[in-house]
Amino acid sequence: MIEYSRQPHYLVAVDCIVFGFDGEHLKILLVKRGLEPEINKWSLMGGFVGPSESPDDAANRVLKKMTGLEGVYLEQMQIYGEPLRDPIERTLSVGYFALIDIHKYEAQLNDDYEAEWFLINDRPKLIFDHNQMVADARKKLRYKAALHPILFEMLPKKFTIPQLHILFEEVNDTKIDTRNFSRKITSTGLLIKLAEKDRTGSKKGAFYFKLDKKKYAANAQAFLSLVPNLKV
Amino acid sequence: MIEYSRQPHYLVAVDCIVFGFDGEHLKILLVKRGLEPEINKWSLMGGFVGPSESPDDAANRVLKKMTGLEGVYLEQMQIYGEPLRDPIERTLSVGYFALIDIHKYEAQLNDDYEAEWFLINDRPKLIFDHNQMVADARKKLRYKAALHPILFEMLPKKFTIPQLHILFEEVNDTKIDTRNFSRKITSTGLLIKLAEKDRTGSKKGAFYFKLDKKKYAANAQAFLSLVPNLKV
DNA sequence: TTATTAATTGTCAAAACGACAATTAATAAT
DNA sequence: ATTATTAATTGTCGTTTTGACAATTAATAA
Repeated sequence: MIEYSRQPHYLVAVDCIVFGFDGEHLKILLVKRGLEPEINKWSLMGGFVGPSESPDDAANRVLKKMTGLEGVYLEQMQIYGEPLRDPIERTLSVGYFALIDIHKYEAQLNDDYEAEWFLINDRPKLIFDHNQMVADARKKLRYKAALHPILFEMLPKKFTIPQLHILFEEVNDTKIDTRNFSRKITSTGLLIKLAEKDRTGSKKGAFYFKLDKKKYAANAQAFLSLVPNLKV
Repeated sequence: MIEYSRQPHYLVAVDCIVFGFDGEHLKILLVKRGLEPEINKWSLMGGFVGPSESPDDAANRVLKKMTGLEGVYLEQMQIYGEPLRDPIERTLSVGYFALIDIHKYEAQLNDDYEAEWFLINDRPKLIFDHNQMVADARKKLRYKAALHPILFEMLPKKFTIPQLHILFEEVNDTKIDTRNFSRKITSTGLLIKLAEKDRTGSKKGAFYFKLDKKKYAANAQAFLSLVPNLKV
């Protein structure tokens, strides 16, 4: 029987940066770690890759378990593999970022897993290299969102342009002219205007829109220019 | 002593898609696999991640060994981790793509490792999921090169705009107007015109340019628009 | 009825884009 | 020596996109 003799074997894990949007600010979902070392410290949600699943499978499983959600937007970021990143035993971790509608998140799971949403700019220190992972995820989210219509994934089915506008400003940490933004986002042809209005935020009210899913699917890989004066 | 009890351990490897440009066509460097299974079949250059190196380290080590080159442009692509992708034993592989100046490649290594350059569009079938990796690498190269000035990495220090032009057409598999291309690429401010001309290709000769390394470093993360009518 | 507020639509000059033409600098042919 | 040829380079110009900023609109509150 053939084998790869005497090559070292390692643990392989996944860690997920889960982004959500509460209508005002960008947030991430953190959990209190349930095993030693660093038990009860804040960390990303993660887990080991099982023997019959791919890393992508593992990330989806972890997300399902800890948020109750399936089929969420999930993107592989990069592998974290410094030899000493885990003090117990060498573990390589595949970093993912996920975009979820914060309102779909099942809040009772907060208790089960001691999970909690934190403002991206006001979060606790995390274990291991998880702080770096969050920084990388934020950068990658910004990069991707500047060119591709993915931020919709963090909004409810029906949303208004002002909501979207705030989300874009949050993600890019910049001010965007409301007038130009509204024209630019509608000109993508990705939005379908609904008859209903959201009147909670203003007197005039803002029209609800929904995604044109066909066009969204077709444009998921297209390059758009969604952020003005784009520089890194 | 703490340990992660009874979690499965796996082999972790790296595989590199090495791109080069011979002045006319995009090429990749393949090697004949030196171990069972699938010994003597064409494959990507790769190797296992050693106990005291990160995957990035491993990829650089493999590249150094098989091409003689150090400090080449190397970008992590994604992890390939289907449970059965390697028939012998579960192995996860981190895919990288590398851009090298084909003329710097030390050809004597061809013999040592049975390596060979192939046209990207006319290459042998590869082992395992390496065909998929090549397809992914090509897509990612195209994506990245449309927005960032990285193709210079495949050209010699001194190069002409027509050379660059052909390279862009090759990578994007499209025709680009020479006149617009030349203006666009010079308007980036990344090129320094040299006094010397390359007279091999034409009667008039084409001026050599070199990279403005300072501006290149500053713009490595910037968004440019280098490919006209960009659609995916 | 009017003031107020936020959403939406308008305006416009500057810049970028891209289709296409003309000129230039060399060599090869006559 | 002159001319034809070839590829590199620079020019032209209408169209589209961008982004700064103004005006209008639809509702509620005073």
